[in-house]
Amino acid sequence: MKKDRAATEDKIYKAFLDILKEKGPQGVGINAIAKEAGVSKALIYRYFGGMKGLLLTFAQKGDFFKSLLAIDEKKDNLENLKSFIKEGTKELRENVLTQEILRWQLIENNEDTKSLFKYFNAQVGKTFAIEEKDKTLNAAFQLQLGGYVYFTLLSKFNKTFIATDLTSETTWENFDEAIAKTIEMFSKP
Amino acid sequence: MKKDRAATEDKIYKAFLDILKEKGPQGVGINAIAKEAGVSKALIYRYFGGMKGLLLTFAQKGDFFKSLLAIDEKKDNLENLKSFIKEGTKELRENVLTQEILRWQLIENNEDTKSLFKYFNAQVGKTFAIEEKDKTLNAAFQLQLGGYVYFTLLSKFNKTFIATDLTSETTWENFDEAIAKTIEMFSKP
DNA sequence: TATATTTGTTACCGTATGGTCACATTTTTT
DNA sequence: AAAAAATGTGACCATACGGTAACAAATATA
Repeated sequence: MKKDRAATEDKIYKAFLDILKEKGPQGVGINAIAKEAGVSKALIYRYFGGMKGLLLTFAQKGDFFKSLLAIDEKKDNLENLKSFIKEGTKELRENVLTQEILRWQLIENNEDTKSLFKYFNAQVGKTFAIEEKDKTLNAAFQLQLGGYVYFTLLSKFNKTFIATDLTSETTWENFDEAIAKTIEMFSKP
Repeated sequence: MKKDRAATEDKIYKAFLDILKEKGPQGVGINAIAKEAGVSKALIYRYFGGMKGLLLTFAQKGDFFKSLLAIDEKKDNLENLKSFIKEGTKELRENVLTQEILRWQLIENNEDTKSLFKYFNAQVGKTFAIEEKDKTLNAAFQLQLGGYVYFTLLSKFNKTFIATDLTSETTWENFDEAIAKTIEMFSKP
C-alpha cells in the first residue's frame, strides 16, 4: 500500500469540508470525517490534533467569502455601497460553507469552535465594516443584513416564512431592492 | 409508591420544556427528558408515543408568544403598527421557548419536528401577518424582522456581531428605532 | 542491507443514544 | 377478597460516539 501523509491530510480536510457543506455542523464528527475520507480516525488525531485542531486549520486557511474582498474598495459612495450589498447577498446565498459556519454560531460555541468563529468573525468584520454615519441607518442596515442571513439559513429546511416564498428568486430580488431602497431613503436629507 | 399517570405526564412534559429552554434543541432527547423528569423513559413512549408524539402535544397546546395576541387588533394604522412591533420584539427577546423553536427550524426538519413547526408557523403567520401595501416595504419589514430574530438567537452564544454589542440594551433600542423609522419613511409619499 | 522512523489499520474502551420487554407494584373493577 | 387493568422500573439490545493503543507495513536513514 502506498503511503503519503500530505495526500492523507488532504483527504481528511476535504472530507471535513464536504460533510460540513452537505450535513451541516451537526454532521461534523470524527467518525463521519474518517469514514468519508476513507481513512482511519486515528490519523485525524495524529495529524490534526482531533476536531479542535482540524477546526483551527480550517480557520487559519480562512477562505471565507473571498470573492467579496476584491470589491472591498467600492464602499465609498452610495451607488457603490448598493452594488457591494448586492454582491454580498449573492455571495452569501451561493457560499454554502459560509452559511454553515453562520449556522454553527447559532447552536454552539465551545473550545473546539472557538478559534474558527474568531477567525471567521474577524473576516466578516473586515469585509462588512461600513463607516457609521447615522446610528439609526446603521441599525437598519445591520437588521436587514441579519435578516438576509436568517432567511438564507432558514431556506435550507423551510420553503416559506409566513407568506414569503423562500424558493422564489423574486423574493430575493425584493430583498435586495428593499435594502437598496432603505439605504437610499436614509441617505436623503 | 404512589402512582398517578396525569402527574407523571406532567412531569415529562415539564421536563421537556425545561430542557428545551435550558439546553436548546440539541439537548432534547428521550434519555435526557426521562432523567430530568425522574421517570422511566418507557413511559414517554407509552404515554406520548415517543419524541414525535411529545412534540405533537407541545404543538397542539400552542402556547407560543400568547402575549402578542392580546394586541393583535392594533395593527391598523402606522402608530399602532409601530407599537405592535415594539411589543413583538420585546416578547421575542423574553420568550426563550419561542427562541428555541426558531433556532430548531434552522438546524433540522424531520418527521418528529414536522407537526411542531407546522403549528408554530401557523401561529406566527396569524400573529405577524400584515396587509401588504407596498412590495418593497413588505420586504424591508420582513428583513428587519428576520434580522431581529437572527440577532436574538445569535446573542445566546455571541456577545457581538461585527462591531455591534449584542449585550447592550441600547443596541436593541436602536433596532426598534430603526424598524419604526424605516416603516415611517416608506409610508411617506 | 540492516535499522529507525513514519504511516496506516484494527481492535478495543467507556459512554451515550433511541427503543423494547419482562417484571413488580399499585390501582381499579368485578 | 379476588381478578384484572393500569402504572412504573430496571435490564437489556443494537448502534453510535470520541478517543487510545497495539501492531503491521511502508519509507527513510544509517
